[in-house]
Amino acid sequence: MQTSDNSRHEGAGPDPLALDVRKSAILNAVVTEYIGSAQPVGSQHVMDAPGVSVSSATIRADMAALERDGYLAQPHTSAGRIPTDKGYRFFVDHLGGPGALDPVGRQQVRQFFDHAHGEIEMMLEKTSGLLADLTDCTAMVVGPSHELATLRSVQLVGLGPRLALLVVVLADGAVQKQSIDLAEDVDEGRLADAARYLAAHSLGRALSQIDATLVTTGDPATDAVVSVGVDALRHLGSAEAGDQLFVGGSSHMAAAFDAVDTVRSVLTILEQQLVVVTLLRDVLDRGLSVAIGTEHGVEPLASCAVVVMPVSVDGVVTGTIGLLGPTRMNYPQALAAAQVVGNRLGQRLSESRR
Amino acid sequence: MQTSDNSRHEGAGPDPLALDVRKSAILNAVVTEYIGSAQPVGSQHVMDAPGVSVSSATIRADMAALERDGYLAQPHTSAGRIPTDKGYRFFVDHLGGPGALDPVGRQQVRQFFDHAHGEIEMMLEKTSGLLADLTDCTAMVVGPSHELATLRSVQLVGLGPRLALLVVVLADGAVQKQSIDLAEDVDEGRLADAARYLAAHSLGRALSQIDATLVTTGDPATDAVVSVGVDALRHLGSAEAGDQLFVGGSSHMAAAFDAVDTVRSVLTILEQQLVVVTLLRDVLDRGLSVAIGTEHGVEPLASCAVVVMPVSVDGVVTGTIGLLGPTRMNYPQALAAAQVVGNRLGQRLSESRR
DNA sequence: CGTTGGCACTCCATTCTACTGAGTGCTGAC
DNA sequence: GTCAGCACTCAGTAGAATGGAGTGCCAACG
Repeated sequence: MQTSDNSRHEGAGPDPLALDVRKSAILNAVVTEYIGSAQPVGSQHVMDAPGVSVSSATIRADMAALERDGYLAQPHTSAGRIPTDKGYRFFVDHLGGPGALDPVGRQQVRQFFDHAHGEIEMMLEKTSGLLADLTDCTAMVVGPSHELATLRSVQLVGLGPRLALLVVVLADGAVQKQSIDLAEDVDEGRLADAARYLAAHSLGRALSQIDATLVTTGDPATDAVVSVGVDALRHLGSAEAGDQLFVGGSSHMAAAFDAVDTVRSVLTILEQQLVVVTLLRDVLDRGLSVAIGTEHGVEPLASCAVVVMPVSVDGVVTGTIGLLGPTRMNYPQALAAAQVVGNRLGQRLSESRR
Repeated sequence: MQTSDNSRHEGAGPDPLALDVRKSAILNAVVTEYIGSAQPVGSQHVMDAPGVSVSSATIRADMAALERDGYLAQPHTSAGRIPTDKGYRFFVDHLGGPGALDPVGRQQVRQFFDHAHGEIEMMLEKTSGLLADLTDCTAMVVGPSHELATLRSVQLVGLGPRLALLVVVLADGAVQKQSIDLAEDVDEGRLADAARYLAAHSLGRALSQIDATLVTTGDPATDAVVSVGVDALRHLGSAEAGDQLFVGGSSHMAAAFDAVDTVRSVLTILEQQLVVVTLLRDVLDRGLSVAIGTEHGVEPLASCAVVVMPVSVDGVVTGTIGLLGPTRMNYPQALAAAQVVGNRLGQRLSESRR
């Protein structure tokens, strides 16, 4: 029954990277074809594929074997084959290769980064749009974390009688703010004093390194302001304030599925920033660059695949970009786009902090 | 043929706020029913509606008249009637009333604003989520413009040899930044000097009131920095930097339509911030609070309706909230929700600047 | 032994038909 | 002006027939 020579009987054995060269070619053909057409592909079509020069009967036998091993599935008897998640996985890992961006896309990327200007948030937002355009997927960009960036400026601005704003500038150009409720009226002079002490206490450090040590200025009223200031700084450094997410091209999800229910559930997920960020981080932490179907734990995205790519700023991974598409997305293209854009973005961010 | 006593013959005459009391009741019933069921409604169903106590035959005659006058339409012969845009318009203007939020929603709003905290952007973002939840529509929130807010702080922070960041704090708590490329290396002292002069030039004014008058400090190098600083300030005051848009609940659009194409085109529009902001502003400028179907000029949204509501901070209209749904959205509910949330949001924003 | 052409079989998709039933428009009577 | 009655229309559903793409199996071939 089993025709291949790398012996393994029926059932889905562990076969780590087995598969006959011809079976690989056939799987490759099926995946490629299906990505393009979204239609089950039959043995006839596979015959035309390069690297496969056997009759359709032989292909059928191999496809049956591939189905037994879990790489392919049949929507119903006497239909063509569709890749399973495992099939896509093999395709991504052993076939398909890295793929290259088409010249048009390459040009688009170049142009984008040549003309990219303005503040970081704007750029990340636009980057998500670019990625979405390039890949016909939904793009997710998680802004670089500011954990390691050191404080360049700390300022307290009075906004009302008992209200002030703590404004912090980090070395990477990020500006964060935190409103502060004061126990009693504080005049500008005292605010400025407090800000000076806060600065002395924190400048040059990262937000996460601010300790709660009290600074004594000699004046108890000022001390009180400094104290809430320190609290505010530590709050900014905590996880709550971090991780901006930019999602672009969510409309592509409506083009990817024809079941409107699927679209809705996917969009619902995309609206939950925390879920998305966690998902991307999880995948990355597991050392993957692609998560297919149920490989990530988010059930409503079972018919989706995620491509993730770290963004390194000055050699340190701080940001993430992700692509979300149907499991039958164009993996080589998505990987190539994510890689190129990720690199350029990292470069760009590194430059801008010199 | 025409049964009503307020004489007007066939054809879609101007009839500004005509319509027989019974015809109104029938139209009301059709719209209400259709909003709930999304199914064409027939004369039988209208019979059950309150305020209509005539036989189905009479209702049929009236519905035929309503169709002739353009308030109703038939998907095909011998189907029930569906409201046209004109029908919805009449419903919104003369029927349906303001509507009230259900107690659950009211509770939700109260709870939200009681617990709302954190920075303004976060709050606006969450407000869009709240509105979307309340109405099953997609919610759009345009942040209050900072045109009128006066400058409370101007600061220049050096980030690199020839790179600085202009950080501006406005009286309403908004923080804006703009990176500045310097022609030559500038040390911290000179930056501080320049910032001081900038502050003297601009503090207490609104961003839009910054004029290009050069400030002479006596030192040409400092003057150069001040000059780019002024440019940057004016840039921040220009339209480009304004109008943050927060969109929440776009997944509801996938539930509203069963044609996946419609969903895609609507989502595509929602991704274009400028289009959305312009749309909302347009509708508001025309003095409308509801724009139905083609009343706003955006063709891909022809099957959608928009509800807009201004947000007043200290009595001045500065922000906008909008709801986007299918033309058969629940107008009374949407209007009520928009009104309540708009008011509370305005109050909240007014408070926070005291 | 792997490969191949042939063949019977399966079953989705399409088409056609018939039928149902919700809904209409009309008409004549009250 | 309203209403009951009636003939008519037509989307939607269900069932039967058809076509065709695709499969699995097998016997034969090099």
